[in-house]
Amino acid sequence: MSTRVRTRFAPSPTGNLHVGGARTALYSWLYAKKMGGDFVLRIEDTDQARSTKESVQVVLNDLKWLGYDWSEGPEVGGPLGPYYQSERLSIYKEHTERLLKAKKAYYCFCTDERLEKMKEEAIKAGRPPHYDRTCSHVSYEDAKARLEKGEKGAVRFKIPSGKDAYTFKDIIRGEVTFPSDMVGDFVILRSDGMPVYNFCCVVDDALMGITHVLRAEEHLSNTLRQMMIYESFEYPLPTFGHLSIILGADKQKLSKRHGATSCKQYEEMGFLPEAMTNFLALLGWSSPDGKEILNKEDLIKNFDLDRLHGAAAVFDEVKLKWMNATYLRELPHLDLWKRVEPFLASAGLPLTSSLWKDSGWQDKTLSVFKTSMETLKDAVPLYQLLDDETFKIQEEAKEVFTWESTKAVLAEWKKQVEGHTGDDFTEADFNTMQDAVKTNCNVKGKFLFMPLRVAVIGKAHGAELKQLVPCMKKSSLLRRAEIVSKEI
RNA sequence: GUCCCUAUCGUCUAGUGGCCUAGGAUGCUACCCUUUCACGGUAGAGACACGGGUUCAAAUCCCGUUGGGGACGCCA
Repeated sequence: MSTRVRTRFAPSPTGNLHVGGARTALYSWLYAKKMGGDFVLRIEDTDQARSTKESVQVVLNDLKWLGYDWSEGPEVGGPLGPYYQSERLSIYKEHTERLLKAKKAYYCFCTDERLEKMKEEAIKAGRPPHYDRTCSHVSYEDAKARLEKGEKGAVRFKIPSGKDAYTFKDIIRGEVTFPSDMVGDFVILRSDGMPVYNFCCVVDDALMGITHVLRAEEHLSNTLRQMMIYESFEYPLPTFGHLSIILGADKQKLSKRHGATSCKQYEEMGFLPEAMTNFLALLGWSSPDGKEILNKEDLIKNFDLDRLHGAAAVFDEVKLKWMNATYLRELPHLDLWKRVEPFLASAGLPLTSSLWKDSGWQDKTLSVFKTSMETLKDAVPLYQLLDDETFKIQEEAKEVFTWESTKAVLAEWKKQVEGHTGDDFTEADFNTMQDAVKTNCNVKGKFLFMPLRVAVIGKAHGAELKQLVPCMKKSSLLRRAEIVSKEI
């Protein structure tokens, strides 16, 4: 019987969820789903200086927004908790003691100053900047005595001398070998009693029964240290997969100076979590059938570790926009409206008016506007066109006022609107009115429809009038017709 | 400096020795649809980083160079 697949995502709560982190979470989540296994969320908050409660919440919210639900972790609990490293201190302490007693680790009382100086000298001399083992001879008993007296000490892991090199098989990179002397005796427990990443990570992954560790490439060389720790506890090694880095347009690691890097920012820009997920999935993975638009079910069905790509990928926002647009258009209007609403609200549009609250109107306007939207936020300038309060004639439209026929066209249009019975217009109503203007003023082509569009939305270009006019009330059209006729 | 990873159209990628005259997607260009804009449709331009091997045959395997990235923390 093969063991149940257990993957995990272990963010450190030091800010928003980075898109690279989101992709790592996605792949881990997908693989667990695909294999019918568990996806565990663990919060790596041992860096007290940088971890915050707020960040935990932000990261949790980002994961929820993306829809990567975890079967064990914060909020849901689980049998192998706690899932915050800051609550697992006694576990790490016990493990540290075990290593200390087995002489696989030792207390180090060197000062920061000494360490710093040593490192500088080593670099200057061209030696690897490793710890010189000054304290490795301090016995366990002596160390405890010094600690009793209030001295501060950190615990260092003693690099085993038995092996020249460590080799493991990475899912993405194949066989990877590191020479043992690549690292020096490294700290596993800080002098303030807090354990360090490489140590907690191993202890937790082992104790939580994690079978597959997918993580960013920057952890690849950490694997050496972690293998040594696994070995010292005789814990079985999980399967590792080191994902490539996500780059900005300049091929440098994606960072703040590239603009948006966090999920939250993309959410605020009006991207859909569905599109984000699909896009991220394709950044380093491809579907065997070559399809690119894949919803979560498709992704789960097609996902496989052996199709992960090892080279770094540039985050192309242009393609993300295209993908977002295709998801946007597929959304049922009722759903799309709900998503667009917060953006319209923060732009101060009259969402509470009886017209804008009408679901029939929402449906009608969305079918007009959605083909010109790439993001949810793109709805704002579009819907602004329908808001009487902010109606204005745009600069690009003023050319129509230089045309000789425009004056008559606008006057006739106003007359047609005035003469219309009832508050609303159908497409047929509009066609009749437009035909009347056309024959009465003897104009056609752009000399007809451009001035009309200006009279309706203040722009010379945009959606079809026969679609736009039925979205508007007579009073609104009248008011606009008056404003426009004053221009001439 | 040492160690490790990586290299196909601008970008994301397919490709696991012959099916490659290198496929798809996006972006770009043109045309069609359209009384504008967008959507949609069709077509086009566009890549195996370089140099050596191995082989009857290399984008694919090996070595080197170059470029990019990462690690060498009491950060994760």
